[in-house]
Amino acid sequence: MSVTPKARGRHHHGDLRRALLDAVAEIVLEAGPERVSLRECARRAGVSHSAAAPHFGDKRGLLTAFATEKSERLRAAMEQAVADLPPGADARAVLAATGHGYLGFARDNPAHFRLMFRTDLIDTADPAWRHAAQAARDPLDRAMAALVPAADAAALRARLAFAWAAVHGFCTLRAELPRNELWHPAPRGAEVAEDLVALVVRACAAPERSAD
Amino acid sequence: MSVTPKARGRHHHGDLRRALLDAVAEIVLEAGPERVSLRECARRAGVSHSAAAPHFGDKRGLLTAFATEKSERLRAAMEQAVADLPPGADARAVLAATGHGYLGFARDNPAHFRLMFRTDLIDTADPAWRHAAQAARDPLDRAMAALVPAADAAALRARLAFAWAAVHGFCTLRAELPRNELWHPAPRGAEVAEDLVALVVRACAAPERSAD
DNA sequence: CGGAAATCTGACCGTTGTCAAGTTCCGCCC
DNA sequence: GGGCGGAACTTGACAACGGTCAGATTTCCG
Repeated sequence: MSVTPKARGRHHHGDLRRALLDAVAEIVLEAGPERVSLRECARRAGVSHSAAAPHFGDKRGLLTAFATEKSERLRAAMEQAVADLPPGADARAVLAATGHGYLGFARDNPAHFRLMFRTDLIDTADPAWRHAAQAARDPLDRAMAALVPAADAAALRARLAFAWAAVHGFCTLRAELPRNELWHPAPRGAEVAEDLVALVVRACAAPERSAD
Repeated sequence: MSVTPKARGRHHHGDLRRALLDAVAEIVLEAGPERVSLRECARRAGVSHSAAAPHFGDKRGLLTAFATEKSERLRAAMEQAVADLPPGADARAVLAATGHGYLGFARDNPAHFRLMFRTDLIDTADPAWRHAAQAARDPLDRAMAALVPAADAAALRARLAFAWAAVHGFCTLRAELPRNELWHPAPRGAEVAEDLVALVVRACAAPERSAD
């Protein structure tokens, strides 16, 4: 009931689109993305079924719009973490902060984070989504470019994939294997996340070669 | 139709359980786990609806059993990769092979891999699943223990999470963001995977500290 | 041959997406 | 200021699908 069933201003409802997206957030939080449906969202927004269809045609459209919003928030979280650094922070600190921004967002919004990567539920051809998803990569791209010599394109590419994969994988595992001790030696979340970022940054900052 | 609709031996069907699990594999491959249902599986196995219920009570039971099987195959893939090493391989090579086993399994079975981590669709309390999921961690645990000094428990823990997260994250991203160029500079899959494993192994083998 | 387990048939209920037709309300224009 | 067109929303109905249950039926084993 927390979606503020109605409001006036225009027509019957103030901003139905907004209310529906908030409903999506609620449902995803409580019951997972599977249970999102046009009808259920309409129910929570206090409008009748079939009111959602004109706005988002489809359940997929609904989730795509939602994921787009959240992608922008993920990007904002990373940029905020970088902005919060003390002035004069070096490239390693910027990369670490970017990672912590990503980790923090996923920790605070595990359900939304999960959904963002459920590409089977999202219309990956949607321009707005594509743009937001692309933009969410910018902070990492910038941080890494500042750390890796511009010459070495291959090293840059490998480190981008590596850093993203490591942080993303940690978030995924943490969100997906919740509270059961499969995460073997009880990771003390925050501490392990700290160590993980440190390992990533060190590996990315290391010079290219090393005798194997 | 490739599930071999019937067979004789006992009762009406030779091994319905097997046939149903094969049907799950088919459906997951073609249409994703969402479309798995008792009815659809029964249909493909050539039996009538409600024939599946006695074996697996539930759609969740069905997917849990399937994920359990696949977890065992993931473990086997890693152990095989290690076994294929030339004799006398050192601890770093073992760790790298373990990672490549994981990567290879996820590359060859992206749909199954995805499902294995859809804990919302799986009964995570099921003993068989828990055992298989635990066991799937063994190869990494062994490889890492051989590489990290036994004394340093914290370093071991951090490196386990790190290595698993990096490789798992890469597999997830590759499976989840398919064929669209969001994966920014077109990763040339195999090559990037190779570099990624190298970075992980190097980071794990590195001595504990490093200035600032 | 008899009993038990596996499977089939048929039905019920709840959920969802979709459509067609009606209703309410906004803003515009004379 | 009063109607008027149209957009936003409502109502009601339909078909499809999934899970579940009761009871009949087949098959196996002893």
